[in-house]
Amino acid sequence: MSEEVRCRIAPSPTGEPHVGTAYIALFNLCYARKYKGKFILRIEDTDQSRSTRESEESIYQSLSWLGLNWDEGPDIGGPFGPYRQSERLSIYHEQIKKLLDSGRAYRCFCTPQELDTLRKYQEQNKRPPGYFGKDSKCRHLNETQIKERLDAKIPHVIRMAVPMEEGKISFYDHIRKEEITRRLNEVDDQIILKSDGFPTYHLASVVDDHLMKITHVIRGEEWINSTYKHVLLYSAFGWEPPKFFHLGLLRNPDSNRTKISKRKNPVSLRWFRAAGYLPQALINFLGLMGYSRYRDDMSDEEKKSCEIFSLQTMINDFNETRISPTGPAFDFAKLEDLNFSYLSQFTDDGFYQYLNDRQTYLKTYFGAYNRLFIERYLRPEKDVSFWSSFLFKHALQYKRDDFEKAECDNAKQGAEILKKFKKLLSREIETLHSADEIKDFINKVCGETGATSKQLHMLLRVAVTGSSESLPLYQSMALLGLYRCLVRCDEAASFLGSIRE
RNA sequence: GAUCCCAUCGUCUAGCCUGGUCAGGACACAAGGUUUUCAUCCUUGCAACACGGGUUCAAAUCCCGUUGGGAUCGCCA
Repeated sequence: MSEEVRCRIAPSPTGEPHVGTAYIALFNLCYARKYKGKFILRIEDTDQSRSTRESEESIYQSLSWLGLNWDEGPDIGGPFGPYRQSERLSIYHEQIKKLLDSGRAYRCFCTPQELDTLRKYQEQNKRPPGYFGKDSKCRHLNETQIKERLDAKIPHVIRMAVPMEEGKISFYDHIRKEEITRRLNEVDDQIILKSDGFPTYHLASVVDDHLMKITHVIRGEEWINSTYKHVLLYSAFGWEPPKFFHLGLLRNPDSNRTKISKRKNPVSLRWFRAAGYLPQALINFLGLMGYSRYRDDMSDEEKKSCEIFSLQTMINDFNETRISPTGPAFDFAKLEDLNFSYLSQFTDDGFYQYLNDRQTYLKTYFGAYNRLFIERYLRPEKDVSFWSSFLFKHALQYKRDDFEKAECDNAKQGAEILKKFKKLLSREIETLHSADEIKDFINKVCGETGATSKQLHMLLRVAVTGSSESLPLYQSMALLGLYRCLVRCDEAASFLGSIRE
């Protein structure tokens, strides 16, 4: 008798709901639905300082918007709850006691400072970093020593005790279709319970996946190097591990191809919605990443239409053996094309409804702050979408005429100024939190860039908004996000650099 | 730096497991056509097996190495 397939998406409610979460959720949902199993949403809010209820709420909204509906979760309950990790603390404590008793975990009283020193020492001596081997002081504490420290109420964490014998640890990855192996003595004694009594991801996910009877863990490949630890934990508990699938990471579309990040690209699902992307287009697009429905044995008709598909279609013929391990670049042009093709299928009513939904969402996404300065610029011929379009374009189309309003000696000088500004900004970027601070910063560094105030402001205006006609510069920069401003300075500089005088 | 992962057009990918087709499709781009401009739409074009060894009659496909890229090394997930 085969057991029921159970997959999960387990986001942590910190910050904006991430497009990568939707990507992973999509494949989990497809797998679960294909095998008539369950798709579970679990909230991993074990980081007390960063988790918020607002963020959790926007995860629900964003996934629902995409049609990625879950069968069990904190909001709707289910037979294996609670589904919010902060409400499962007693469960983790109960489980960790077993590990402590069996010697598969131990208390560690090292302070963050001590660990810092250890790290530096390891770095200097070219030793692999981590709390293990000879460096794991607390592992060798005897009963009396532990009791002393406990009685003295010294804060401590609990670490897993990785077996110290020679050997290897490995697990089977169902996407690579291969064993992935590592030497045991390279795996460090990971903290599994923090000093605040909350578990870390490693413990919580293993315990929950087991108790919630998760059968298939489909997640990003960033987890591969932690999976050894998870496998070790399963074996310490005497539990059967689930099957592992590690998907390639979505990449920034630039030449570096690092994993997709808000510093370079929009990644918030709320952003995609406010920008006017349709849920069916985004789902379709994500379903094309690392996966293809195209097969050589399809009829010509099927081949032609196989790249445009609904979530239901993807589920119906989903085949996990066709997932590729490569990390795909996020290509906005393709998304744009898909979005248009869905948009053009709309009836008039549907289209107006879409416009309405978009305006409404724009309003809630940016709130009163946005309206405050947009309304001053309202003109019949240039409405909100005209003034805010710079926020919703992935790449701007620069025009030479706009930059000429900066009255630089030549394009090359403009490029140099932007490059210098970018360098200065990236140095202080973390210290700037508001439009006012950005204003002060720009005025402060203006001289260092070799530009007049007027030159720098106009160059920045065009670089950031794509036009010499825009909303107030400082607010625009704050709204777009300074990291994306850096990217735009680069793009504008290279545009200017390519101009022949 | 150490470890692990990955590698077909600019991008997403099919083909790889089970060696033998002009390496196929989509997006982007370019050209032409339709159209009241633009866009849509139609046609055509451009464009890839990272490199080097091996195995074989035959390698994108199997093996090894090199190079390149990425991820991980947190009391974050």
